[in-house]
Amino acid sequence: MARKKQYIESEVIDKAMLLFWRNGYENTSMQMLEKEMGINKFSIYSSFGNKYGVFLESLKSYKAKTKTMFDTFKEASNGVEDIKQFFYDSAKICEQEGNEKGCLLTNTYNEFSGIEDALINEEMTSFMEGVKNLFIEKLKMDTSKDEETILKQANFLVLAKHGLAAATRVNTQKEIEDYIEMTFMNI
Amino acid sequence: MARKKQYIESEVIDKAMLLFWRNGYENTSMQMLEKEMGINKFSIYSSFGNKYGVFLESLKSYKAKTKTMFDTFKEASNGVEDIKQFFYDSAKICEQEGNEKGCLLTNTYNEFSGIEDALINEEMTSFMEGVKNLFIEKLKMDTSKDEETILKQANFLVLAKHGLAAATRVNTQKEIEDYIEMTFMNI
DNA sequence: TTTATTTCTAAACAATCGTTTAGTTATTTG
DNA sequence: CAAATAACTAAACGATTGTTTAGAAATAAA
Repeated sequence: MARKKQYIESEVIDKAMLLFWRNGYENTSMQMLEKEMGINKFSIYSSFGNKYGVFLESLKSYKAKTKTMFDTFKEASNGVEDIKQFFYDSAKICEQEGNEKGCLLTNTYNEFSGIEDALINEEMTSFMEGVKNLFIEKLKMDTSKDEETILKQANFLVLAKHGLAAATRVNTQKEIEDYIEMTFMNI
Repeated sequence: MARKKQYIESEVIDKAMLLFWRNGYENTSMQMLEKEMGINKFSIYSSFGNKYGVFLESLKSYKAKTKTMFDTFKEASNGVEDIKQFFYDSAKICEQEGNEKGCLLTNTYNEFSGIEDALINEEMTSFMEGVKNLFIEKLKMDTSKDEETILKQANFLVLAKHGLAAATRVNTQKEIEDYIEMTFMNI
């Protein structure tokens, strides 16, 4: 029929994702995306519609990158220990070569928290609720805990996870470890 | 000599501060500042130099707003209990009428974390270190604690404070209370 | 009241933002 | 090979960004 694409969409999105991860949505321009993705603006628009589309795809790419870790967490059956391991695994992602500091989803949650954006808001709350429900599920494995305690602890852990995301941007590995250990001291 | 200013700088900065608090630095435009501050762009520039200058003054204004709370905390002498009270007081600020959700300093810390900005970076790290040192000071009031434990707990509390700032934006008062109580369970 | 000085209004500034488009190049298919 | 089609390049789009400026309005001091 005609000419072939000279790039692979999933590959260029991966590069865009790293840029959004590092700079956030607003502080990433089309010019920067063009350069980092290695393709022309035309190609970006024809593939992803607009900047917002690139961002949504980047979020998907980020989720895919962390999916393995999430699946391991989901399938685990050691209760609180699994949650702690999930915290450690989350922190480990930032240490891996080629990755940025912090958590793209937490960053996005922060950046868009004051903004009315239906899609992002739904994406974020559904993600956060998903995490919370997983926490609840694991906490329930300890049958000695009552419902109220479980909900309290789940809320606490969601917010602690938020703190962890902040920590992975500036704190040392030792400090992060200390933080995780202290978080789970009385859970 | 000549004409008088028709506005009070501290008053218009207060309004600018609320805008930055709500939207962050990048998502606040000069147009929005003009409208919210109630004065012309010329006046803004003649009073504060540029947008960045308005922001720096806004940060000062925010610190002034929270100074009373900080002073109370500094002068307290009940150790960990004072830190807990500081957490509760921090959360209370967001409930006060006319104030925004979350913490402007934490928001700024988040927004500028990936950006090289000498002034803001110094402002933020010095603030964070100040908080941490206060935590250490209060923790040391319990003489049974060794140095290592104190540093660990101080680090933990700084990150927990970060989580609290996130909480004040979306969580209910009950959830925030639970979070604080759980944070101090084993400190 | 006049003069000097400052603040005000409002328009324009260059630069950058996200986005679109016209025209060229490449590749598949008949 | 020729025709059709899709992807490329690169320039321009209008809108908005932060910033500046020219001129009118106001007020203090002479």
